[in-house]
Amino acid sequence: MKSRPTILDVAKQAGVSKSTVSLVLQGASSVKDETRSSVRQAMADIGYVYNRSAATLRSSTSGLIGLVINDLRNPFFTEFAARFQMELAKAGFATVLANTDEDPKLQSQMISSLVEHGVSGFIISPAYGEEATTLAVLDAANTPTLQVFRTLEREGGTFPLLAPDYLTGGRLAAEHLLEKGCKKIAFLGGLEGRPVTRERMAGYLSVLEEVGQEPLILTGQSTRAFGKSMAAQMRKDHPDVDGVICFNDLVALGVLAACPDLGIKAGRDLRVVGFDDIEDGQDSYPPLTTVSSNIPDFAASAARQIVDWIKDGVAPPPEARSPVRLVIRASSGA
Amino acid sequence: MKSRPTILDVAKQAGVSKSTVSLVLQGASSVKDETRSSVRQAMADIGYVYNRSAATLRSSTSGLIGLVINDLRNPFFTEFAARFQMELAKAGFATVLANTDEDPKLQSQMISSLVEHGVSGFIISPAYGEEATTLAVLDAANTPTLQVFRTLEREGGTFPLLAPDYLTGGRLAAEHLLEKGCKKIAFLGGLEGRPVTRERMAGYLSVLEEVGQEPLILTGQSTRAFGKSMAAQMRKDHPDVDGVICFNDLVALGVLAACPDLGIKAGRDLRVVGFDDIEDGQDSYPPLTTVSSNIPDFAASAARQIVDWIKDGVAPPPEARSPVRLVIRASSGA
DNA sequence: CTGAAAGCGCTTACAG
DNA sequence: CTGAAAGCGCTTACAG
Repeated sequence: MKSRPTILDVAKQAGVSKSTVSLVLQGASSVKDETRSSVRQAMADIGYVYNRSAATLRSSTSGLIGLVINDLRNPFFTEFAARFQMELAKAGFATVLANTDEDPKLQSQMISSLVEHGVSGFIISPAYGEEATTLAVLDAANTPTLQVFRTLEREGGTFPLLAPDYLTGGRLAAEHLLEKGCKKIAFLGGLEGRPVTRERMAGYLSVLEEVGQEPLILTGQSTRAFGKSMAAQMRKDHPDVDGVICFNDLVALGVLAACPDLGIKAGRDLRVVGFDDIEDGQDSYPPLTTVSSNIPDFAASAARQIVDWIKDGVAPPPEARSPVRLVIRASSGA
Repeated sequence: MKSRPTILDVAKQAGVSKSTVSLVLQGASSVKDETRSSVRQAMADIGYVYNRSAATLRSSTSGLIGLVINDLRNPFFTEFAARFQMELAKAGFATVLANTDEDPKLQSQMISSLVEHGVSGFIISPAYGEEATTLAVLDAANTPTLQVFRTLEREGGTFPLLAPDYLTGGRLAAEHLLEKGCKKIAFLGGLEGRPVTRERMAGYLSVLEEVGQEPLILTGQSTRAFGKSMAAQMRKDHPDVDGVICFNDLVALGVLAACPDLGIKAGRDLRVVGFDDIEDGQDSYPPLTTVSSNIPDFAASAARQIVDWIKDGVAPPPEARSPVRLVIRASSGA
């Protein structure tokens, strides 16, 4: 197989100049319909494939978007990534993936690599740590950059953030458990001090304060394993807890998995609410009540925002919050 | 911010010719150390960023690898994708992601887009259906293409396949359940007729035949939801089943989730084995016995193979099988 | 509506 | 070990 045909070959085949071929490629309306179709036919005949590298070099827009995710193995992020990529594909953009695994060093390295590839924009759910470096690399890229879920803060402003309304989510969860009659509600998981933890916790705290119930906070990892081990420990140290709001669904699923061995009937002795509404929560035992941030809509909205920003050059607002809702299932009592 | 500096600017700054700068960029050993470091210094000083589009155009090698996955939301594939991407990053390649969601139309469309971006190679876990179209697009790309987990078959040969040794996995699972004393072992899930289903089932079938036990096969979707509903139905239609080998961990986790409501004690009344060893299986109740294909090693091996193929031009063997092992946890009886 | 020419930022032989 | 020149395949003004 020889090297691929170029627009010159197409032009020759179609009997037009290469400019005309280029115009057809870009869908310019100035080309006569007849010419257009004969050019398209020529392309098909000789098996022409568009060479984006050449186009990128000349026009300095790559059609590539960098998706930087702090933990791709967390199903919440996976669902987001999968949806986001498919939305972008619809808009004609390809997604270059970088999983940073919560490692800020890897993060700035991978972002640099994406910049070299000339990505036209970034969507980033950042890993924390070494904020200055990461932000500097992104600054230098000088390209539309939208943060999702998490934000790297700095004085003088950072990149726009799109995130679910976690505060309201925390409120909804707490109010729901109160309605169910819980007398002692704990908040479980989430790394101490992180903005996301603070937000999810804030709704819970304000509701508890309103009714005069004492909060109980047990921060930590956001994994199933943590939920599982903390369920046991909570049973021992705080046997009066009858409701728990978990930082995310993974922690909640860990709690549910621990219940049988602890002799706890989840949904009755202990009412459990999670955050995120990952798909697994529908099929756990019992099915998980959770604060949904509607990942499909969220991903579509993120895709729309970055594409618009790239095309129109107008940045989204510094911070936007998407609506959340409580999805009630058996884990909080039928 | 003006346009980025180019190697010409670097050359001027360092007082050398641009060829020399290019040589430094490529790590050529022919450049004097002193020259090299002054060039590097110049790059840092003026904030030079390598433009890969230009390099790609000239050298026709992009450093991009297309990762095409049939179902990214399945944690098994997610874990693979995450590991694979990170391995590739180590080798200096970026990963362009395409989730086809089992849709062959989307698949050929996305592959075409990746070809336009000039990916240097493909890793594909293909969606089934319209094999001819997909294979034709990949043929035309004329670039190293490695299939993983699944294969699109065709007369006259297809692209090389790298997959775990599912047949042995099925044997191991069946032998284990027999040792545990199971009298009636079912195989649950997996789409009828698919090569992967056939392979995973084949080991089970041969072991059962050896001991003269009658097989019971209930194929279907490979989801938690399927496992959950089938557990109930199996209870009704085949109450004598005391062991079940599930097509994958998702099905197995669905079965486990259904057990409490059915009054079944998993690991005692019903011994359950899955396939894949996804992380969730460690924290289910009870923890899941499963056939592990060692995703981290598998991903590293896939990355190595495609990178070698790209660099040396030598294709891997038509089919390679990676080792599997049985990870025994409580779901098959402690 | 279409053509001829220049140029995007690199790499690649080829001299020296 | 380093320099001058050509060229990768497009897009972009600019004429006509």
